[in-house]
Amino acid sequence: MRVVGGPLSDLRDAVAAASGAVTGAGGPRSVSPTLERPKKVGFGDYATNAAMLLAPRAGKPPRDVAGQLAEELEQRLGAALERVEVAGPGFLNLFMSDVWLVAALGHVVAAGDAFGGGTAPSPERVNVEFVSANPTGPMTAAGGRHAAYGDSLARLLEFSGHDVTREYYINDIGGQVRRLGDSISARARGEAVPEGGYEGEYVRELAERIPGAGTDDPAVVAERGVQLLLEQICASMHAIGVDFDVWFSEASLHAGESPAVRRAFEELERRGETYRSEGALWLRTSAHGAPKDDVLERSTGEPSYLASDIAYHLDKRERGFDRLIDVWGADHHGHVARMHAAFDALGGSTGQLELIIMQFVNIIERGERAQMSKRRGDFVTLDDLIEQIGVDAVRFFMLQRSHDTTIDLDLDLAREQSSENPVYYVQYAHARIASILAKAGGSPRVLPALEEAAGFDGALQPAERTLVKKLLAFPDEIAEATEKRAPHRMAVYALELAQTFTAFYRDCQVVGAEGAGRESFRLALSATTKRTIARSLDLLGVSAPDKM
RNA sequence: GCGCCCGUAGCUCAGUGGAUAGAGCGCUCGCCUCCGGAGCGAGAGGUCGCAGGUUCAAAUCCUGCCGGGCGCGCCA
Repeated sequence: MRVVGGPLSDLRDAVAAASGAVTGAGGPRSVSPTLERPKKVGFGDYATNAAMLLAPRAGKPPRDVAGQLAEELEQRLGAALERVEVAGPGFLNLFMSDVWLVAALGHVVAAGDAFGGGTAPSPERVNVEFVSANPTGPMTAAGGRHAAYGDSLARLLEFSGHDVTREYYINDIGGQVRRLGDSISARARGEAVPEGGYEGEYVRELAERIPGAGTDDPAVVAERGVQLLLEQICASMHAIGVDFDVWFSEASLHAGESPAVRRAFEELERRGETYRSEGALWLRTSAHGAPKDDVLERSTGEPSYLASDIAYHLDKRERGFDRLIDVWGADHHGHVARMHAAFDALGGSTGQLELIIMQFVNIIERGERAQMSKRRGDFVTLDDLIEQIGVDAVRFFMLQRSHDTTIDLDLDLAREQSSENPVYYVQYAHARIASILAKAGGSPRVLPALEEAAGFDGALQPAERTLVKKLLAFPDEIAEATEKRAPHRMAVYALELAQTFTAFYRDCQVVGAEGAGRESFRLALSATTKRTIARSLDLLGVSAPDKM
């Protein structure tokens, strides 16, 4: 991902312009040269593969094209460039001057708290629906992954400039809710729960908390049970730092004078997307890419789950969102094609609806996979997990992994390693910087240092150069994490930034550094690093304490 | 049978077209008069599941196979 504006963007423009000059008219628009930070120090500060991409078009060997590009770049970049080398099959390795790096840090300083933010090309109103676990039991540990992911994605979108609504869809009607009511009623009477009911201990507790649970209509008992569980779920979400803007009731789609589900049916009928067969109302989802048609209304007259979902998405669209993002569990992926097809049948524009599938969390305890069956009451709750390893560790752990890989969480290992969790390393670096800045004299000393830093003209140490470059990468990292819906990239970046700072701290004395302007430069470098770590952690929903 | 996700170090996982594939944990060795040792340095550890193919270049893209997870309902 590329962010427009800033030192890296200028560099990219220079490479593009040089490419255009070498290949003549047409320019490099159709090719997309990389500008990456090579792994090896000897390969320069940045490297580009432009010459290798242009070689076929230029009809010359890559290294010849690279040579021409190098000359162009030297002219265009002037003092910013120390030197440029042609390497390997045709890479161009750019060695930037200290002047360029100092100016680059000046850019980071000037950007302030907004550094890396507001880069969305066109701001949108985005609805992110996530977790949406059935209110038939407490929030499980796996729900924590959904919560951390959805919320972090929302934070990234917001920071990028979008207007985000966090939403939780409550499946508060249907068979599962009925079974919950029956289970509570049975427990209240001291009986075993019915076949297929909920056996967890929490059902007994609900039975005690609901007056008349044993005698009242199970439907009413179920409603009360759902209400109590939702309060509990809401509290668990709050505990992990997630506060939803909207709690959307599925039942509400079926209520009122003109229920949303009815209106959705009418809209689909009007569009000729439905038909009757075998006593049921069907939707032509197969005409929109789904494997087969699906039932909207059962032959019993009851609307299907899909019917609710269609009405729900229609409602979201009517609320004026430009983009709908649903985060679903892996067990729902069979529903994806169906939902896309249905949305299409409703006339939704392609790409407006994104369905993201989260893979599972396996909880390993005493070397065995815990079963995590809500129905049997056999699962680890999110509250337990938070109590055992803490909110920051839970969020960081859940967000370190890509959403489309199954993760194994070994509880015993997590407990043992909780003090060695990478999140503490990142937080420690942040606290350490806070301590350094305080020792230097706090803001009365740091604020002027931020001003002076851009005027520093001393020679930079390798660790200083590396740290500046790591900071410069931040806006691209955010854009990448946001656009790829991959908040785990932020976790990886935060860890790398902390490591880079720690190396700088080891090699470079900050407070009392000798040489004109050296201390100011390093204070500015430290202060901007602190800010960037704090921002990275904030985007993950993890705290950045000044003291630990 | 069909579809989706995954297979990378002992373990948990990054890396999805670039140069000699990385991190954390674990293991071995070294470092506590020095801005916070919750730290630092060095080291061992890899057929990137297997086999073909595309490409100047493949862990990354294509095809097939193997292994694991999930799904394929007038359940939600």
